[in-house]
Amino acid sequence: MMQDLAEAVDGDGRRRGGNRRAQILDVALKLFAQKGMAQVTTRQIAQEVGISQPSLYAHFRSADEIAAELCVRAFGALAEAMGRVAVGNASPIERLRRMGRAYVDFALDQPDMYRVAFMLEDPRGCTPHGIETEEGLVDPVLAAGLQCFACMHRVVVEQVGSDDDRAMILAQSTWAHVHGLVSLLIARHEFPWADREALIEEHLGRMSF
Amino acid sequence: MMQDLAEAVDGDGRRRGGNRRAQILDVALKLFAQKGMAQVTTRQIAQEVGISQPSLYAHFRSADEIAAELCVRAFGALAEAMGRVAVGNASPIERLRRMGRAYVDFALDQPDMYRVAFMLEDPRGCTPHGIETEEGLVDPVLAAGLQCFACMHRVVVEQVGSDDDRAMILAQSTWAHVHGLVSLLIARHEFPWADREALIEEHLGRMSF
DNA sequence: AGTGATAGGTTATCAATGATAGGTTGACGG
DNA sequence: CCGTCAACCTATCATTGATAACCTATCACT
Repeated sequence: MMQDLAEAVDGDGRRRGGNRRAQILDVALKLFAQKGMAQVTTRQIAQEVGISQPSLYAHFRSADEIAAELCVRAFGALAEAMGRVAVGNASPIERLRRMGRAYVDFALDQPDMYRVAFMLEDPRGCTPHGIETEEGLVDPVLAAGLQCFACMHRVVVEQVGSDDDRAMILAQSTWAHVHGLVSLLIARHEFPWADREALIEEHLGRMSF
Repeated sequence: MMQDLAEAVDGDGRRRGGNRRAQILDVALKLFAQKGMAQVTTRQIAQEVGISQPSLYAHFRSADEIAAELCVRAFGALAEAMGRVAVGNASPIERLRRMGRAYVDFALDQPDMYRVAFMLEDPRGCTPHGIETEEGLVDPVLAAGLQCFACMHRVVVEQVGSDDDRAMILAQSTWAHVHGLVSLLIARHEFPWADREALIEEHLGRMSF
């Protein structure tokens, strides 16, 4: 009695293909999306996975580490979504716009994933992978975030035509611009927003410099 | 034994002037700022106040309600900060800029207050003041947020010269623009940001339309 | 003065949560 | 056959938010 909710286990309770770690992350993300991050407990995750609650700690050192790992994942997914539309030979301004649109769509399609990535209290409270973040060592969460930001920075550099301090400032400002809208739309969905599509389009239209 | 940390109590343990509710909120805000919201427990708040933990529930129905009340307070404080610089006979564009600056300064000076107001998971989980939010009744948290936004909306209306759907969209977009920067600066303080002041000035300089 | 209501406080106690300790099982290389 | 190791289990903690039941000072009112 315990594997009643597991999706597919071998006769002895072992899982078939992928490792448990990934499965736990999948389940956690699903539950976060269903019930909101604060309402999900380790016992719920364990039950949905089909293992006992303490078994989670064989794969993650703490509950926060699960969130941190999801954070890394989310950054990767967002970077990929932005990278998809950044290719091609459209003008820099057009690619910047498409990237902004991809960013907004990603965030609004998967608000909990976005929340995990950008709106967590302190996602570095527990570093994933057991990597001790000493001086000089890279924090995986920060690394993923940097890689994600690099996508946007690249396009901005192409548009302003220089890769200097000002380009960096413009890239960070642009990121903040887009993030501001989606984070408010996600965190304040009860607010009497104007027509969402018109708002997004107007907002993205003000990205150029 | 219990009032050892209380700041000033009468001989019998009763507090002098202001009511406990306000004192609890003060203490909670201070602790939130000190240790981060997630790390503060009701027992810590109670001890710092000088009462027992269950006594908190004589003033608030739940721990979330404390956060929600702080949320209302934060909105009020932000609205006041913006209102202070919105007066005078400067040009609308200048007042908009000043308001943006006041917004940024408020958020960065009191990051935890800003966090409570804008970055909470669901501040309406428990409505303050015991007001049941039925159909037609106003949610105090939302009301405070609306009042806060109204400050910014007013200035935007003055600048675009009309009070219609487009003005509303521009006001919301402008709000999102400013919020984006401060929320990222607050939530991602480990990120390798460009020079903060230069970034803020550049960002605010892109507010006009 | 006596009396009931009320606000604010207390201790004792719960159920639920994240986390740990210690034992069991099954696969695998020698 | 045996040691090792990963993965899992049950039992158990300390802590957390929350409730129950009871005490006590203040105050309006007869």
